Amino acid sequence: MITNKLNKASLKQTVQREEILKYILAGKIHPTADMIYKNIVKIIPHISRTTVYNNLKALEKANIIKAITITGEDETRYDAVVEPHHHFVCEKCGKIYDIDICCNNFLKKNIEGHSINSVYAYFKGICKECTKDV
Amino acid sequence: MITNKLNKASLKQTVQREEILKYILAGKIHPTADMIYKNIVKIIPHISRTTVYNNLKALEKANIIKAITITGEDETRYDAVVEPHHHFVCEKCGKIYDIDICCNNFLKKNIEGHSINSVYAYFKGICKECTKDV
DNA sequence: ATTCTAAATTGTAATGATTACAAATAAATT
DNA sequence: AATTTATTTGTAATCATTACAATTTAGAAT
Repeated sequence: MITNKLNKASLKQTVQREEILKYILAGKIHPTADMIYKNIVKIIPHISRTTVYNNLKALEKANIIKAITITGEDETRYDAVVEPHHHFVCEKCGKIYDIDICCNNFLKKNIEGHSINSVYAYFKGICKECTKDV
Repeated sequence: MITNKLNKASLKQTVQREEILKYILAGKIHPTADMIYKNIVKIIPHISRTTVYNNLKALEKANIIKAITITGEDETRYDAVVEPHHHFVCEKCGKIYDIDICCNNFLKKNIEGHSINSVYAYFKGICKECTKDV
């Protein structure tokens, strides 16, 4: 499956690349480059931060992952779901959830005369889990 | 009007602060900190970059302006319109337009169990003006 | 109008994420 | 197995933003 994605993009298969992609795909946690690095260094101790950044760039370019930037946060996060969808950012725990809403406005190809290529949207608030805590 | 906003937020009125706010309010260009600095240094030659940053922070905290971050860009942009609305980012000229759409999803107080505090949304594409160019 | 105090301004130095670069290594093609 | 080309790696640079401490100023109090 990972092999497939990489082949299709004619990206070479390397342990580093596989682990990076596997990690992003696995947890739905929308990790930062640092989270990815810290996690993979446990498996591949000699991996370089630069490799992580290089691969994130390459995977993004190949449309295998997507970058997400959140106002107020200073690290880019990465999403393995490239199909259009939205996010919910918890202001308490920092977790990012995928949100599946289909908004009419986001199917438009045009808005106020401008030609739309892509849509970015997210909510901020307190998540389900954190609401529980008293 | 600017005086009003500053008073209401009990922020002191300084030439620097006035110019910064005036600049953001004026053009609807959603400037970066650097754009603000470069413009105001023409009027107040001894202004410091730090002052620009300090004021952006203060004005944002007072809810007089809003920060916008766009995936793929590395500088924060600032908006004088704090009422909820969306944006259109032109991938050719870089301009950011205000978009007035009211989406049902964005009036919700809750989504998939999470409690919503705020909404961020923008489109990317080619703007009206740039579409003209052959 | 002068004094006072907290807030604002300033310059410099630090921070921290990301990128540039060049040498070494490894994947995939022949 | 040899070759080619992408990938990995470490180090150093970049660039936006922030920390900090000294100086100055706005606006309140006198």
